[in-house]
Amino acid sequence: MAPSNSEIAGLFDQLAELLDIEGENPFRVRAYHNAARTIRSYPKSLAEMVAAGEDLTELPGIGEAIAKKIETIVRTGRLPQLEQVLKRTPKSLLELLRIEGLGPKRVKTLFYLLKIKTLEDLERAARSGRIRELPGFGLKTEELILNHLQKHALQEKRFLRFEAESVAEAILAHLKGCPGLDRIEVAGSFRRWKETVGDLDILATVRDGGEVMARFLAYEGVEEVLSHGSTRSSVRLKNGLQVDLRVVPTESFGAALQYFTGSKAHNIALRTLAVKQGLKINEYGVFRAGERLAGATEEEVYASLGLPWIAPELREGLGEIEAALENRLPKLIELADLRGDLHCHTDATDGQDALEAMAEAAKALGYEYLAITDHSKRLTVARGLDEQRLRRQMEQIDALNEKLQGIRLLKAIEVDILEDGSLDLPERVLKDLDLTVCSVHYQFHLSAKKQTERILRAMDNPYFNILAHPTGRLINQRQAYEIDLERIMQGARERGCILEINAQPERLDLDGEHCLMAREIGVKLAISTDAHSALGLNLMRYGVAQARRGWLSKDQIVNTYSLSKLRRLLKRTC
DNA sequence: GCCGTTTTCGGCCCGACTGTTTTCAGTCG
Ligand SMILES: Nc1nc2c(ncn2[C@H]2C[C@H](O)[C@@H](COP(=O)(O)OP(=O)(O)OP(=O)(O)O)O2)c(=O)[nH]1
Ligand SMILES: [Mg+2]
Ligand SMILES: [Mg+2]
Ligand SMILES: [Zn+2]
Repeated sequence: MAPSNSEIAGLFDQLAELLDIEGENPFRVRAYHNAARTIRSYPKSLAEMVAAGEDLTELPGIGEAIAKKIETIVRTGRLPQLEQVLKRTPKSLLELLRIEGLGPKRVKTLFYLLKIKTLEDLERAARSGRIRELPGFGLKTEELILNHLQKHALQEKRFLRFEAESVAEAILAHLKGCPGLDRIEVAGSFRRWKETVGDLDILATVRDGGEVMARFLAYEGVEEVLSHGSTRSSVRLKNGLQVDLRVVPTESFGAALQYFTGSKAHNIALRTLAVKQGLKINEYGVFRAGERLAGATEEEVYASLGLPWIAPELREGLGEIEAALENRLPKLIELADLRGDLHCHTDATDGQDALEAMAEAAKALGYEYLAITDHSKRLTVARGLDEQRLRRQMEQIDALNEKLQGIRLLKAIEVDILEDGSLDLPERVLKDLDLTVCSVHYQFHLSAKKQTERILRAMDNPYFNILAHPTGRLINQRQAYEIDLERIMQGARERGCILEINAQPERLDLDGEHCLMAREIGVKLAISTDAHSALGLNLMRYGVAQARRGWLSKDQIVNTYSLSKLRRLLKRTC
């Protein structure tokens, strides 16, 4: 089985971290990390590119040496350089790196001077007081390590952005109205709309001193203060989430927001460009020979480098700065571009609200249309619809459409894809619908080849329109099933089928990286909430964000189309 | 290890906080 891009990337990240511990040139270490990032998000399979004899040094951050290593990985499944390093430096040291306060230098010291390889070794050494004796360590560090080992398991996981959102709102509410406070924004991965966040990064600006920092530390949700200074503090909340607050003067708002939004790779790329232009960027502004040129707004910061403002969702260090320089940033899709939602449930199956309530909610959102897609009969736990019940719902929708003003309900179904690739309802009823959303809801453990063929076979059905949550993953809960997404996307494009960006915060399926692939292939997508209540229709912004992270414009998203244009697209048969 | 209309060699982002240090290294953002 050919290695996936993310597996290849994982090998380079591992190599980088181990070399870092060994004290290798940090720029070489960074080069491996950079390559890993490029590889992980690259929209085409590197294994296939190698097989086709393509030149990998075309990719940013990949030169002769790394290209050769990738070829070796693809051909043999192994990276000999990594195996060499592992003979000297055990893999278990990477667990030690995860402990806060332990970086490559200290892990190296622990390993070389005390032969500490594992978390257990570390705990023993700390308990017997041997850590504090080491050069560069002390009593405080030893205590920090012991303290951390006790709760290590607890704080590994990243929070869903959606979960972090309400936490952020509470903290902002706590800080607002504080004397001296001017502006306050959530930055970091939260602002870039990553699906999960490692922490919350909050930026505040103050006019003169003020009490913002003290007020932050006094927040009732704070479990532990990890560090505090006059411009930056970090805390851990009772729920386990870390929060960083950065405070700068108001005239630095733009520069600080740019800095704190990141990503780290984007910042480094931007600052490197500045250096080339004889400028310096930090969180206080843009400077030429000590003179401050910009910093009040983000636009100003980017403009001082000759760049247009770059949307936070694009700031992942994946070529956005080069694109900005050449004026080929995409015009990203926006929430306001959407004219309807093509996947939702009612109380006929596992939804909470009735048809009419769903219609009213969609209308309130300014939509032109809403597709009603209850489950099909195989999904018995959701009381899925059989042909008869579906026909009855279709009649209800017809009647309701007579009555409704300003919103059109579409007759549809979320129909199960059966194991043999057939659909769970007969064509004689599917043909009378406006559209179908088709889903894999069982038999997740097929081989990639079988799962892919199952779905492609389903797409051969002329009434197949949209493939719902194409990978089936649930963030922090369930892996994606094995599938060849590139083939699925190509197959969908050829057949005139559509893939879904499911906006449920724990799904986000397709995700931003998949969207990059969809952009490359040119397959059409639908952004859908899969709402199980009227309120659930509001989560569209999560799906839009993934599309934006995938550099997508509205022309590739079918639910930005007018109803008549959409209908033409959905009609695969003449 | 990568990269280049300034360079094919010699650079590679920049600053805050902590603890251990006796002037700054390490880690983190
Ligand atoms: N210039 C610069 N900025 C950095 C560096 N590390 C972090 N930052 C900035 C950019 C990050 O987005 C921001 C917040 O740092 P975090 O560690 O919280 O990262 P981020 O929020 O991007 O991801 P996360 O989901 O928290 O893991 O700080 C760095 O090494 N250099
Ligand atoms: Mg963060
Ligand atoms: Mg942070
Ligand atoms: Zn659904």
